[in-house]
Amino acid sequence: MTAHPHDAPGTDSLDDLFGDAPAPRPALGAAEAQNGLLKGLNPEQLAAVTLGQEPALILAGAGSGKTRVLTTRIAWLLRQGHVGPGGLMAVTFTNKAAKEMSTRLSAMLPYNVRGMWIGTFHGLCNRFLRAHWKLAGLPQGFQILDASDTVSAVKRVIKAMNLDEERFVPKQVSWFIAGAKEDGLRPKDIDLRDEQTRKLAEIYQAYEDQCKREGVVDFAELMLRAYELMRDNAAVREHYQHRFQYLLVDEFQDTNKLQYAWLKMFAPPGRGQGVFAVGDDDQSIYAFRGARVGNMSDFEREYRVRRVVKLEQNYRSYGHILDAANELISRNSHRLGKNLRTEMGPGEPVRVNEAASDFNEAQWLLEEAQALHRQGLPRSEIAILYRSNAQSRVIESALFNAGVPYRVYGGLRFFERAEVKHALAYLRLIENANDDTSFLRVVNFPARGIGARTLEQLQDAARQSGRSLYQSVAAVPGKGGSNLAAFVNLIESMRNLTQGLTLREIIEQMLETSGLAEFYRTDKDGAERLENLDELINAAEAFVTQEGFGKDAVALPVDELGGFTPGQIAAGDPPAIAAVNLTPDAETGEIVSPLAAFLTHASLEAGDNQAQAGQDAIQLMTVHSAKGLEFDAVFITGLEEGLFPHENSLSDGDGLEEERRLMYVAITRARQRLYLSFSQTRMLHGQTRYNVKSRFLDELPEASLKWLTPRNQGFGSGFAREYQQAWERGSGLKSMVGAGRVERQAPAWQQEREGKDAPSFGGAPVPKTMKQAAAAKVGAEHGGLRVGKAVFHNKFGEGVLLTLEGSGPDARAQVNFGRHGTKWLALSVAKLTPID
DNA sequence: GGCTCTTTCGTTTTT
DNA sequence: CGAAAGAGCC
Repeated sequence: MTAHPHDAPGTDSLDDLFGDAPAPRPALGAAEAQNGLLKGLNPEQLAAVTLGQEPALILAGAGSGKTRVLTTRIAWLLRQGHVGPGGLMAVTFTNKAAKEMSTRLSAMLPYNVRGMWIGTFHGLCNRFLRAHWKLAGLPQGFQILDASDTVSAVKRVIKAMNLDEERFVPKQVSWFIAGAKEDGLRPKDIDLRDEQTRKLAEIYQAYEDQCKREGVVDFAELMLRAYELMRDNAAVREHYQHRFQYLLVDEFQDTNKLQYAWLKMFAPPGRGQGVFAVGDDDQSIYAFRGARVGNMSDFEREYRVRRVVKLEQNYRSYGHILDAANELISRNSHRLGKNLRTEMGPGEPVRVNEAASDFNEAQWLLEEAQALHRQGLPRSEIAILYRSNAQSRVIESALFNAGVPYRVYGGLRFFERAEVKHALAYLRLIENANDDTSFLRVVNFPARGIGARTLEQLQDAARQSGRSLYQSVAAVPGKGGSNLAAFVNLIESMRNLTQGLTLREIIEQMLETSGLAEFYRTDKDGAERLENLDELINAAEAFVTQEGFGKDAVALPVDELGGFTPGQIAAGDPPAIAAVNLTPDAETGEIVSPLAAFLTHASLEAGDNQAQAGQDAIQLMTVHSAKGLEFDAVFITGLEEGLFPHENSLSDGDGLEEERRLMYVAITRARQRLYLSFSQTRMLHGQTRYNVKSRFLDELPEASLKWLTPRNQGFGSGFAREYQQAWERGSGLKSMVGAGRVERQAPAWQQEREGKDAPSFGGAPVPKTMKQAAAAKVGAEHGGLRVGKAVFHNKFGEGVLLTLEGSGPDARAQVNFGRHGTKWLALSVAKLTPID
């Protein structure tokens, strides 16, 4: 057993942690605290904020002031002296939420909140593991793999094991491994129910060995390692359980099994800590990723929660919008039960629009958004939401062609860009040359004559000796070997040249020595990449300033930090604080170089996907990424069966309920104005699909809706029919096929709104093959039935005819019945009535 | 070793 | 349809 302190310090010495804070614990009178902090809270918020040291579940509806409650509670606890800043932990999911909390707290407290345990699950686990790297069995400077690093690491394992990549798809295998870890399972714990799983467990084991050899951990590993150390080391466990008297968890509905287990290690039920779990079961949209809404009810039961506080007062949206949200979500079962209310009045009705095609829908979005902007709404207050990323394309092209600034969220993020990853790989090799992932990324970039054959030899050698690629270079003979040796020399000289430099200088030096800068300077489209590399330097500079790695950084007294002495933490002597820019971590006293700290930062925080920042632009994003945001005007697009709710989610009831929650999240993003739109036809995977409007539209209260297009116009009656007729006549077909789309006169209702000459565009359902064309022709022979036509079936209801095949008694039709799915029907038996 | 042709695949994804 | 990754060619 390692010598480990469990004489956890009292709250007093923890307060000393904040040596730079003027008054660690001001004794405020209740009245003053009331005025300063609690003013303006509604009764439920106040109740939540001022709860005692007990387990509590806060059901925080959308727009109910959740973040305010969380931060105010922290400030209140500190100012009341219920706990010191070191005795409290607040966990979130996103860096953004953590940052937001810290910023707001700084404004409420007289301390520097840096050093407090406020952060993401992964960020806090990282901090914990950096402090206890030795006990956790990690190398001191362990690096963190992001999602794509993880996949390529897994891929290497699969290759090394000589397994078929068709059968073991790297991405899926890495999913399997992450899933196992998130269930708290190591390879030996995997249930080997079949041959495939047995093999997967083997890959998992080999992957683990590889990570260990390279000194890297993936995201899931951060959580699992931290959990295991708490579970297996009584001294550590005792210390932290004693230390953290109050724990606050944000977005509790999104926690997975491991995160909940992790939390229970820090604050087991019955130990009397104040665990404050905030969440909204109706906004649980990450079950597909392992989130367990059930953790909320488990928490309530296991912690014998007596106080469930519901925050139902909504400060964001007008009445019609909330009515729509409430009515929709009421259709879900197993809810914890919550109804949003507002005092803002009914506001405007929810507008509903039906379009003939996805192209048309985009055109309508563009015009409506422009109208809003002309009325004085900033573009950044207009959000266009969609279920899946592929839907953004048509919308983007409409906006782009009209010259309207827009910003798409969810693309490549800063630290994920290829050139930035290359630069980071060099930096990582300076820190840890055994990081094979980074080695392979840049060993031949820029090109230095090291090809696949050479690398194969190198990897064989490394595998045989159980060493890293870097260490195995000498084993490769010939020209490849000498090129490899040159690369090693390059890295070594880089390490020497950057000794004692500031972070900025290190990066600049690396860019030149590695040849990266030169490569992009001569590359024909390297200009943008060079800019990003400059941006990397800026990011590093900002990081240095923010995290206090500046030249004036002063070493804090380490022996009082969190009750661990440096010697005890590391079970060895920490490096001396010699060079400028070497600052011990405020919490652990561990000496970190700014470079190492920056690399960790880069792994844990992928950065924004910066589009033209600063420009007032319309916001485009998936519904998932809209969670937590709000806008004056929101468009929810593509409300069609199969798209939203998505067809892949329809196989089970839980899937549908998650889709409904997703719709609920989408609706509750809107403050003043909400638009819902759907289209009769849509281009997907290069094929035109005829869709039925989403069932979610039928689940909204009629009284809150205003149809911009005639209600229930009937599918297949608009554009699709017109095109079909034109095609059958053979008129105008050539131009339609040539352009891939058709121009036509707008339907009557649209002319009424937009003027007589309004043109209308639609994606044409161009038959792709002769076979399809023939089938469509056959279809024309069946009394009144045509592809694209709306039909009615006694059992399945309204649907859209997709295909007609055969003739006479063999004639059959494929019909999309929306919620009943797509069916093949024999026309001699099934009775299909065309609807007009 | 780098370029071009071909094949494959397409829901959402906070870290 | 269109991106991205892999295979194959010079």
